[in-house]
Amino acid sequence: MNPAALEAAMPLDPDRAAREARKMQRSRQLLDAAARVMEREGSHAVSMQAVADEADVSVGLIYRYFGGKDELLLAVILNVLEDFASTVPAAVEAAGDDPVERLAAAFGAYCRVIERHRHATVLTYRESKSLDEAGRRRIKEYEVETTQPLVGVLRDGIDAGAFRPVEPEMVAYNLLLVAHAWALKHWYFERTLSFEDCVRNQLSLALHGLIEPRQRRRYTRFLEASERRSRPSTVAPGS
Amino acid sequence: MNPAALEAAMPLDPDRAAREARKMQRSRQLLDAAARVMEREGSHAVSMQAVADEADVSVGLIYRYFGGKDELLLAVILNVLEDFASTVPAAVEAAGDDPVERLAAAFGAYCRVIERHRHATVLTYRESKSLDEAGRRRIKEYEVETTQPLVGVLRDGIDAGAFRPVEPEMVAYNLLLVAHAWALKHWYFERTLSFEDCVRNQLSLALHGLIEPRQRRRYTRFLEASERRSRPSTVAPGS
Amino acid sequence: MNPAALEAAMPLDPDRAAREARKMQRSRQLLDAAARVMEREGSHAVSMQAVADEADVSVGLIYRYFGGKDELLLAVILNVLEDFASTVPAAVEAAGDDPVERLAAAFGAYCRVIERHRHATVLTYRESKSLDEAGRRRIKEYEVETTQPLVGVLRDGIDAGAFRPVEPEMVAYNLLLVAHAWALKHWYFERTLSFEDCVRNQLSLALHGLIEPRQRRRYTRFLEASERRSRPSTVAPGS
Amino acid sequence: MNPAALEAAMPLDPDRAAREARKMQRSRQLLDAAARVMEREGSHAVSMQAVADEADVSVGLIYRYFGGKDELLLAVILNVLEDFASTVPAAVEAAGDDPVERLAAAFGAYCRVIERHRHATVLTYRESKSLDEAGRRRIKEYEVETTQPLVGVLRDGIDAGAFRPVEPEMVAYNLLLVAHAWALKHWYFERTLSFEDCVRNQLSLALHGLIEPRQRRRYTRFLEASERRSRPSTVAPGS
DNA sequence: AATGAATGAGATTTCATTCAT
DNA sequence: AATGAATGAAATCTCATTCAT
Repeated sequence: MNPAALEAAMPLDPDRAAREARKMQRSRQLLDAAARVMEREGSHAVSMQAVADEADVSVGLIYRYFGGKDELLLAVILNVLEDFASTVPAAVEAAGDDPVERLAAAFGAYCRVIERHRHATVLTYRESKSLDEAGRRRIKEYEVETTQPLVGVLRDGIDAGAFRPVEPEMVAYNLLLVAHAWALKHWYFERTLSFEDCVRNQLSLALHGLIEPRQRRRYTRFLEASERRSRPSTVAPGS
Repeated sequence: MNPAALEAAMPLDPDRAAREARKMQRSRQLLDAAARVMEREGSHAVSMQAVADEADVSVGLIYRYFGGKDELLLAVILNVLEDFASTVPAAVEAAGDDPVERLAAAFGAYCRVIERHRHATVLTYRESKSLDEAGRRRIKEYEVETTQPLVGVLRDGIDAGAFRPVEPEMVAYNLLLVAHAWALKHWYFERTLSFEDCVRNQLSLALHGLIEPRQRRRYTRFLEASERRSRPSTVAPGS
Repeated sequence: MNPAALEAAMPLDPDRAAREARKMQRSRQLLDAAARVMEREGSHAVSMQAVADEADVSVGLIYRYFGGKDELLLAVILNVLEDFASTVPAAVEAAGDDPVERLAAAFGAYCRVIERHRHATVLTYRESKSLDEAGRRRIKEYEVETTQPLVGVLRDGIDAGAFRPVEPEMVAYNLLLVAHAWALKHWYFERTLSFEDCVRNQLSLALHGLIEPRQRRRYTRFLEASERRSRPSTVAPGS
Repeated sequence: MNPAALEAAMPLDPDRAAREARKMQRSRQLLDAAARVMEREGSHAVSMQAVADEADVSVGLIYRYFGGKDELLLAVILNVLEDFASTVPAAVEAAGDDPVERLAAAFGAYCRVIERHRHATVLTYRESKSLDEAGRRRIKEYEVETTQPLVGVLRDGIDAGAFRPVEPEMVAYNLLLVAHAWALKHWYFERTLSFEDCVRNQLSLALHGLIEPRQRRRYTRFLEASERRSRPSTVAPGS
């Protein structure tokens, strides 16, 4: 009652603000802990107890901040998607005006976010049961949204004559897929490629299909990453 | 070995043969039921009871045919992989000698198997926890194996000068990924594309990046599927 | 009907006799198999399937000869008790007239039966739950019956003045217990004693408490087995 | 160790202490309930549900305190053995210096512990399957340990010339066996004997075999319990 | 705000028993 | 007489969620 009275007296109550801040901090702490265990163990294997232990709090507390396990899982996934939303556009902006440079920057940023949350990315592919229809839809919509920077870059590039006249949505989604592949099929790619090589390679392959034939010469440095490395010499001397 | 020798010695043991046949049939019935529920509900959500109900048998019976839930899940997944192993090579052989035709046939066959087991394909991406290391390795190895026809076709095509000198393993795996995409991101692609269009499109995109520039003219029919359909007229008059 | 008519015609039907014989043989085969697995694995661990496998027949067949698992278990136990009933009295008869000799023979025979069915003996101590009241009573009564030869020998020995005037029933039951001990606490006794030594030892201990003091000298050979072996008897005379 | 050090450092953590206390109390409650049902029904027959019902808690709770059924069973058995370990030595100490008095006290104490946990004692004889090798060994070792007071008393008595020079280990184990008999063969002994009579009787029988002949006269009160009560001893001399 | 003991539904697995062939 | 596929009840164990403190 005393606090309530205070609040009534001054609407810009620092108490409330502090409380809000603590709440956010707690949320973040729990979210991070959840992400950590889920990424370590694999989502379904993770019990609420495990999350609580990881965060060094009691199980009960989690329920004060998240409605239940589903909500927590959803929050973990959305957290990754938020990283896309904030990282990719920034990278594109920083990349200058050249369409290919911009695409390379966007794709690279995308891949790096995935590398950062490699295991959590896989979670997206396992959500089906746990999440309810609403949660699933939200994730899907958000995911589509995260491809918008790529779509924009592609569209601009087509209009500028740098790219062939492809369907930007489809190509963007394909880029998202091969980026996810680093997480989904990590066991396969890590056999032969480092993360950076994989990104370069995939980008090169994609650009080969995208760039207007007569523009190719300008982007050789992007394009040759996917050439077979075992027979490199025959090309180099001639050029 | 021993049984085979016995059978050879006395070819007529109709009893044993009939029993084997019935056993196979039951296995298949249970496998199908399992696949059906798993595809419908999503693997982890599926209890043995649910499988039993779907197959209209008792829970106990499943354990006569499969060692446990893991083994059943593994069997469902391997079943899909076996379909690849038998369908794709046949399609390649039937396709003639042209490298691009062969690649198109292989990719198309691959996609059609996925379409046939769309949901079961998704299971492969969720096996993580349930399966033990042995099972997981088996699946991975088998999956890599199923890309071998694509690798072969690519290699031949490169040697024949039809494709650019890419890394065949990597490109094959990328093709596998975009084929899987039809299952993994079905909710996205089905918005704008039919299955056949999607296959054509993906193939076209890939071929644009693969075919040697001076060979392009010969494969126009494969290549134009990924051109933007919204502005079709500008292309037509020229040709 | 035809067979029935035949039976009516000649009451000493060889067919029926043969059938009875086969039935007995089967029963025995199944019983032996059951005893073997139970003795090997330990009763509750034993499934009907295991018994069937051991006997190389189908599960179903067991139910034709025994009402169920309980009945089978009961039969296995009774089988051991029958061995007592037929072995012990014979050994006593073969032992001559001396009470101590007779007791030694009876106890030795008892112990040897237990050694023969060591694990099955333990079963008797685990029947509790599985068997119904009727079965349990039957076993108990039969067990008491198997001590009768010992009781008889003791009573005669008391009347003949060879044994002290103890309660024969109680002493007989104690002898049964230490005989069972070889099965129940085999892990303990086998550390330090062979079967034969154990029997001799136990007999010696018991006789020390039983034989009339003034008769002792006559039975030295039975009595010294339990003397401490570390201090050879040569010490005694001196004191 | 660590906790102990901590407690020493800050002796006042009433919270933790209270929690520990409550935990102990619960453990004890569950253990008692388990013992009660197991003693009533017979160990294998006992489901976790039954234990939970008996203790008036939920099944899940038992798993908070005991790792599983095995661990619970083990705890029940160890609980009995702990009673031996604390009761028997105390009884021996309280018995004075006379070897026979001490043996009588030890055996009596042993028997009373068994009477207190009559049914739980039987469990020891049924543990075989359920318990793992480690648990079984632990029980065996503990059981052997509980005979040490008897062994000590016997050894001292032999050295003092009160007992014949027997193997103390073997005789001690035999005493343990006849003590267990009250539990194992309760249905038999209770027909004719009260608990106290049974103890006296068994002790008398054992002492007859143990006490040095020329010491007998001093211990008549222990020795005559096993004389036949039906024919009063006054008759014997005449015959 | 925070704890963690307690709940109880539900999942996997086993196995005695039946019954059509 | 014999088989063994099929059943289904029961047992163990896990874990999301609640609630008294």
